[in-house]
Amino acid sequence: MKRCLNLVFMKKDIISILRITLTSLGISPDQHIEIEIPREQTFGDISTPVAMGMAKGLKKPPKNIAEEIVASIKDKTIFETIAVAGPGFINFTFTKEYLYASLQRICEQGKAVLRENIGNGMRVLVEYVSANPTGPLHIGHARGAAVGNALCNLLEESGFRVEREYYINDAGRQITLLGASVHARYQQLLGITAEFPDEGYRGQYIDDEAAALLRQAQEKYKNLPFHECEHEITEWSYKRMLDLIKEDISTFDIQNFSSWISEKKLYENRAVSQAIQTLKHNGYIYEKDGAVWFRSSEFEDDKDRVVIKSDGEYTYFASDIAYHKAKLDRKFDIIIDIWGADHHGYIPRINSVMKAFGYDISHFRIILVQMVSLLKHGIPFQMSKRAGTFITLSEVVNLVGADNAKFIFLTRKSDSHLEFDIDVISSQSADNPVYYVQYAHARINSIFEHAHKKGIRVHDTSEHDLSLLSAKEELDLIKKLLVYPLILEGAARAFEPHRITFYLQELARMFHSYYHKYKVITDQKELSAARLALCYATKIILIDALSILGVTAPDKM
RNA sequence: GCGCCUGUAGCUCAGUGGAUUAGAGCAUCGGCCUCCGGAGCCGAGGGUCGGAGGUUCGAAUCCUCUCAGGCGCGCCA
Repeated sequence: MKRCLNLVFMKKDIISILRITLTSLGISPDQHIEIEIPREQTFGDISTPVAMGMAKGLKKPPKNIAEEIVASIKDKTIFETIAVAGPGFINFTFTKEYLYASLQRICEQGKAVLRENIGNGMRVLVEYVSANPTGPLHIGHARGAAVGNALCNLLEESGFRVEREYYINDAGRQITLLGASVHARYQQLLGITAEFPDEGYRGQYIDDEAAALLRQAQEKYKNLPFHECEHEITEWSYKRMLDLIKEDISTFDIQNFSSWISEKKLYENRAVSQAIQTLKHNGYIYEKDGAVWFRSSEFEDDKDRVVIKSDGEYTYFASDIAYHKAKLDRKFDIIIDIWGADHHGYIPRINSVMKAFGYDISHFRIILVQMVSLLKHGIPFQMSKRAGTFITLSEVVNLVGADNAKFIFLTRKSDSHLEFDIDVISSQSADNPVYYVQYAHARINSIFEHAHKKGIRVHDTSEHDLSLLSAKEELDLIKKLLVYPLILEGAARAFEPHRITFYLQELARMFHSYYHKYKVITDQKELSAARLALCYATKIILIDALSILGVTAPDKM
């Protein structure tokens, strides 16, 4: 095809054309140009509201501006039509030649052409999961893990430098309770009537730990009151819990964390006392009723919060202040906390902490992951960690599979409630959208095998005549592929990986439908080769998107 | 009582920086296997977008009120 400008890939091409046009109209080339995917096909393949954004500044009706822009576009080689619509949108459709050229680019360059570098090397810290090391991860943590992992992958692929962090609450009462629970069960195993702590952990795993302790330590702690062996048993138990958590994470098959931050270390390094000193220095700390308070009501909170209790002990909040200060000190460009929604009441005080340290809060984002309501046989199943009635992450993986669970978790936006029915999801049926998507990939693979047997080569698109792809379904499929980078970009900017999941289902649907209507491999070699190229590009994007979600793309199913 | 989240088709959920007839999957009903994988495809029915006001040329989308569900409101972690 004739090229009047240096074609790159869809969005960049359009922006560059629009920029040239705006400059020719004497409008600053800095003008932000937004490109969007129209809701309806009749609005074109792609559209821009840029004229509407400029209306105020230029004091002209957006529709007129849009018309001026359209009239001034010199390079129309890639557009079949350009139209002004509605209040001032400019809608474009692409020429077939442009679609073929883009398809070829995907086949030849793959990933390289699908990425928008929006991060530009900025450093992002994402903290997620951070479950207390007092038991195995459960299904709620699994959702946080899936979302956090996918978000990190997405940001990495969008040009950010990402640190994945897990904050370990290894100090304080919960950990002591873990130790006390194990201690009590251990004594009971030795036939001693030991009182079980009121708020202790009652799960089966505690019994297992006690048995393990007995095997390892024999009768070393027999009849010893807890306070005499508290440190040893607690330390031993919590370390094993942490190992268990790490094992769960690896079972779930997500990226490992790049850093594990220990709450206890924050105390040992005096980071907690220093952080409070800093706040005191800034005038946000005062004493009242024998306790030490943080003046969070100066900022976003409705009341001040205690950091040191009247008995001299730090509160949990104190170490969280130190932890967030440590995050700030490490100089990230963006800091993201992913929390279970049950902690949402905590947001104002942490925001207040960030502000008190002088941080621009617009670079800090707390993402809430809503509760998972678990159903078994269609009946709600109440989980309680203390009572020991909960479904663990590893059970979920055994029952439904890691890919399946991750995909389900990512088919909802993170702050909407999620119903997770073990029976429905473990059935290998169309209830599980992940199979639908993976099936498209496996199917393409099997087409390739078939082609291979027939001696048709798949990848060398440059040799083929892609213009043989003239069916509407083929052109639509190419357009769907073209739009993928925009989906990624939108998902990354909004921190919403679930958008990729929806795109994938749509793409898979288009592919399955196409597959049924047209035969890829026929007696016409050239046509077959062109269709194989289309399959190949589809496969590239399926794999790419699935891998960002942390889901595998099996060749066979 | 206060705060946050949610309320869209029978069910589970997208869509919420305002563009015309509101989308998908499941379920229901009806079709498609001499043919590259039927975990698939094609088609049909099904919604006053919880309710009421308001802003607007135009609202599922923005504002106010209201109802329902969930979760939080400790010198617990």
